[in-house]
Amino acid sequence: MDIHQLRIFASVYRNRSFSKASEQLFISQPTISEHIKNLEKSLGCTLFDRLGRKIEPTGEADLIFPKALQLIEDLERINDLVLKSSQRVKGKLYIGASTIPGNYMLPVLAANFRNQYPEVSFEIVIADTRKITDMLVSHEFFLGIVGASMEPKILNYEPFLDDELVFAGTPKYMADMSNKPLKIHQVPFLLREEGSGTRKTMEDFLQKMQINLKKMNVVAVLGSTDAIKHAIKAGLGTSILSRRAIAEELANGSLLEIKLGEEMKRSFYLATHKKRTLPAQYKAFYDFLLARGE
Amino acid sequence: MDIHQLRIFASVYRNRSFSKASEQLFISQPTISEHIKNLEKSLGCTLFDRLGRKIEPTGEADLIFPKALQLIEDLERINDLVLKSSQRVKGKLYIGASTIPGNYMLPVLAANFRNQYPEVSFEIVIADTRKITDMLVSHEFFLGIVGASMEPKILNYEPFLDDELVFAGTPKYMADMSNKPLKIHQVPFLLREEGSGTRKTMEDFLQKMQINLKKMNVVAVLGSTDAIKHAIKAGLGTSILSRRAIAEELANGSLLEIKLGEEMKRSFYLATHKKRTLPAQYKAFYDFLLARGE
DNA sequence: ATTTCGAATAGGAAATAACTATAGCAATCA
DNA sequence: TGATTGCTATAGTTATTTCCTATTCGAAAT
Repeated sequence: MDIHQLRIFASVYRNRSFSKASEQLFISQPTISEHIKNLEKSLGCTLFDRLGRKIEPTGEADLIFPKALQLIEDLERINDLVLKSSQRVKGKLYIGASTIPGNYMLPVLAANFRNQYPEVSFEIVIADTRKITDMLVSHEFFLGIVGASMEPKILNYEPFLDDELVFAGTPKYMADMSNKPLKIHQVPFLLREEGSGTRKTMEDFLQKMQINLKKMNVVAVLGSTDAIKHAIKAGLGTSILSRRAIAEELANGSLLEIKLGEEMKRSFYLATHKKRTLPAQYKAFYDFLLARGE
Repeated sequence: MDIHQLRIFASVYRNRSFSKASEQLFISQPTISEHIKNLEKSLGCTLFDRLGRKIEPTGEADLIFPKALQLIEDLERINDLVLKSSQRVKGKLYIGASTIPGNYMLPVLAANFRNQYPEVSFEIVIADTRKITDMLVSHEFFLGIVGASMEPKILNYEPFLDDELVFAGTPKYMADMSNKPLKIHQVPFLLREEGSGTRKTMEDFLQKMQINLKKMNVVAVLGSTDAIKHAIKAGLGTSILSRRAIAEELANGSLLEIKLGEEMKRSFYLATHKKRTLPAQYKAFYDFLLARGE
């Protein structure tokens, strides 16, 4: 017994006729006959008494008819369900982000998104780009926001907002250097750990500027942008970090920046696993971020 | 989209594996793959992300799974429904019966049947055999109980209880005849109408006895056994009628019978339309009557 | 008695579902 | 790192099912 048979049964029942049903369903009358015959066989009962020119539904047919209708409708509802589910944006968004996006960009963007879709909630895990990338690869997140593309084979990267790194320190260090030839090799310098997107961008930049990282005066390697920032403010040294992280300090003059030739621009990326289908709320947030990012 | 696809989907979802599903359903793995592919196409969404060695259901799959289960179960319930409906004996029994069975046999049998199946109710229409037969042919009844078989082509007759006709009258008429040669031609005689099963049986019997009906002293043609009985008791004449109809009168001596050579036996028949399927309560009553009748 | 109407049957064509064999791909092992 | 394993996808066929046309059959209407 399958749905097709029930559809045919329902039409025959309604029309009280095999041939009318066949017109209605655009199927030949013998085909209708055969389907009804098979349905009767599988149910083990007669559904219509064939009375020459007329047919008459049996008690079993009366019994089955409403059930058949319901089943047919329920089956069609499944389609609607899928369609609606892709419209309904709700549920939890579990997102991995590296430091800068996680701390300085996502909070605002998430809040804006929630204004539009109040039924979503966020859980943002902050870790360095390496970690987030690994977690994406092992399907711990559907969506990550990272500072560099590290697994381009299996992950998909979509350029998102730009970020600018600046070379900054307390006025004590900076004042020394601002008018003189760059003494970046002597000034105490703070580094992010390996695996940090900031670190990678910085390395790429220094290489381009032909500055050798190994000859620099590295006084500490710290595990987060915030740690770097606090260390700088505490006078431990200088570093290269996101302008977004120290926007306030630059504004009030507690930290100063020095331009190092060209701008240290980098992109953040929306990273997703190529083989994963994004649930509706992720898809919506992804599209929302892309629209904001451009 | 059809149920078969949903069944396969459900198995894949539960097993989190195409190949395990294929073992469980005794279908080859490529067939599973194809069905899932078609289902995804018809729904317009991915149901499982293929992650190399694993698969992961998407949000849509999570959504559909319970609905699919329910549909599959509902479909199977239809079978049960049909099975149970044939067990559950209830509802109205609309039965056509000729005079004798309708008045003297069915009331008791129906009461007994109702003891067994309290959810049934009866509506018994009494008319002569001809009328009941016509109504069966035109599907006004599922079941009739008649005194003679009249449309053997389209109706099915099952011999039921026997009945005996007796020649009877008030002692006034009977006493005259009991010890002398039969004066049946002279004594006033009451007839049932054409179409009556009693009339037909009687005619057949008289013919066998070589008694010519036309030469008899017919004083009235009456439309029911009860009318005949009352006419006899009122002294209008004699008649041939069912022993069951006058059992009381014969017992208390208010009417007497005279044996006319051999016994005037006849059968009643359970009559059904050959092409009609009997609803459960009719089937049950039919079987009940047959069991009582033998 | 003939025609008409509607379902059943027969026989064959088209569509679908199934299989086997094999390729492809990621995870695991050596 | 390369080989192996475990699982799904694809290709090519075969089997089954569905559906069709033509026709027959049976009951009802003319």
